[in-house]
Amino acid sequence: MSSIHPAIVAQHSSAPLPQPWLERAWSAGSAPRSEDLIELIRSSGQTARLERDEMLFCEGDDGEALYVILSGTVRCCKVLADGRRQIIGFYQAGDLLGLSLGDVYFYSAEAVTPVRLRRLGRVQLETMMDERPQLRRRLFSIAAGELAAAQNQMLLLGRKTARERICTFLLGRAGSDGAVELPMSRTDIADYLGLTIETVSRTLSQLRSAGLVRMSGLSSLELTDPDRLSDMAEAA
Amino acid sequence: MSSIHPAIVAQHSSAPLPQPWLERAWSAGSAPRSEDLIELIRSSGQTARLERDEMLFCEGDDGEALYVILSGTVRCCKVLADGRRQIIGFYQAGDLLGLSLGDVYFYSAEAVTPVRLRRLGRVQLETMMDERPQLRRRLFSIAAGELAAAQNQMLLLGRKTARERICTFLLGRAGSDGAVELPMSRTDIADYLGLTIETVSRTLSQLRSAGLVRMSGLSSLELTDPDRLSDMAEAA
DNA sequence: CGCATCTTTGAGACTGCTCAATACAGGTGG
DNA sequence: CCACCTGTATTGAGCAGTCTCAAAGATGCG
Repeated sequence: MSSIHPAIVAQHSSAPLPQPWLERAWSAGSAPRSEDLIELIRSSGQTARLERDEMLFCEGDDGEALYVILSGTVRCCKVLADGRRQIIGFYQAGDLLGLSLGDVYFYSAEAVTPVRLRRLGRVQLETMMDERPQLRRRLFSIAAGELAAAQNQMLLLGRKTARERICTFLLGRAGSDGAVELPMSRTDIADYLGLTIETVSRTLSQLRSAGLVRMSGLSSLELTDPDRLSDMAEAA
Repeated sequence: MSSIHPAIVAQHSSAPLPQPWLERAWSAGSAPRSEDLIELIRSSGQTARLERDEMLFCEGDDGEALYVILSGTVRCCKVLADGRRQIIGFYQAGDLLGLSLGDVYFYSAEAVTPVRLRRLGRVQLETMMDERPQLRRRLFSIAAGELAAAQNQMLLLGRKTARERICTFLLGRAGSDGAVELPMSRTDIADYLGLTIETVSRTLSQLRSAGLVRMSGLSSLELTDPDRLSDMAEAA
C-alpha cells in the first residue's frame, strides 16, 4: 500500500499556468485564485515527475506533502474491494493535490499524462501558513472550492442522467472557445461520472449525431452548441 | 472489511454531545475532534432556533456565518431546476454548518427536527482564527474531514448498489450498541443516497427479512448483524 | 375518531449495464 | 511506407436493477 515515489529533481522552470479546473467548476467561487500562492509553493518545493499511469501517492499513505501541478493531468480515485473505481477529480496545471492534509491521503493520485509537479512538505507548509495569513486564507478558500466541487459532483452522481452527466462534464472542461481536451481515457471518464465506458461512448455519439459536438480524434472535441448543451446539462 | 468500531466517546460532563457525523464517516480522521472549538464558538455566538423544515440558509445566500449545532438534525441539500434534490449531508449536535465560507453558501440548510444552534459571524470567526493557531488547525482539519466524507459519498453514489448504499448509511449512523436513529424521512434518506423512497423502503424491508436489522418504529432500528451488514456495504 | 401524510408493497417500464463483436488508433517491425 | 498487432473505442442485443405509477397500509395530529 505504499506509493511509488517519483524521482525528485531539483529544477526550475516557468511554464504558463492554465486556469485551474476548480475555477471553472466552481462558478460561485470567491476571489480569483491568485498566482502568488502557487508561485510560493513552486519556489520552495522540489520538482518531481511522473510517467503515464504512475502513482504519486496511494489511499492510506501518510499525507506528508502538498503538490502543485506544473503540467500534465492527474486523476484522484478511490477503489472498492472488488475493483469498482470512482474518480474523485482530474487535476491540472496550477491545481493543488493532497490538500486534505489529515494523517493520511483519502484517495490515490495517478498520472493521466506525464506530469511535472512541485512538492511541499507538510511541516514546511504549516510553517508557511502560520507566518502568512494571506496564504492561509487562500488555502482555506481553495479547500472550500474543492468542497463545493465535490458537492456538485454528488449532485451529478446522485441525480443526473447519463446525458446530463456527460454534458456537465464537457461544459466544465470547455475553454472559452468551446474546445475540449480529453487527455484521459473513456474508462477514466466513466469512472468519474459513475457510468460505464459503453454509456459514455454511446452518449458522446448521440451528442455528435445531434450536432452538439464535433469530434476531432479521440481526445479532443469542440462544443458547437454550448447553449443547448447547457440546457441538457441540468434538465432532461 | 468488517466492523466499524466507534470505540472512543468518553463521558462528557455537561451537555451530552453525540458523536459528530464526521467522526464516524471519516475513519481515517486525524485527532478526535476536541470540544474546545465548539465550546469557544458556543460561548461567543448567538443562539438561534429552527422549527421542523425551517430553512437556516439557502444556496446562494451570502455566507456570513458559521453555525454550531447544539441539538437536532439539519440536512444540507442542492436542488436542480426541475426539483430533483441531492442531500449533501446530515448534521447533528456538535457539527459545524457553513464551513465553506466562500462568498456564498453552496447549498441550503434545513431543519430535519427542531434545532438549536449558535451562530458566529464571519468576521468574528476570522479574527478568532488569526489569533488562535490551534483553532485554525482544527477548523482546517474539520474541513478536510468534510472533504473526505464528500469523497466517500461520491464513491457511494457513483459505484455502489442500492443495498450497499443503505448498509453503508446504516453503519455510518449506528452507535456502538448497534442502535440507529433516523430522524429524517424516507424521502430525505433517498435524496441522500441517490435513490427513490420506494427503493429505500424495499431495501430496508429486505434487510429486515434477512434478519440483519430489527425495526422498532419508523425512525429507529437496530443492527442485529453488523459484520454481515458491513460486508454488504462494500461488496454485493 | 377522522383525515392528511408518510411508508410499504406491487406490477410494469425504462435507463443504463453486461456481454459480445466490430472498428479504430497507435506503435512496431518488415 | 505499409502490414501487422495490441489495446482502446464504438456499436449492437439482451438483461437487470432501479424507477415510475398505483394502491393499500401505518402513523400521527387535530
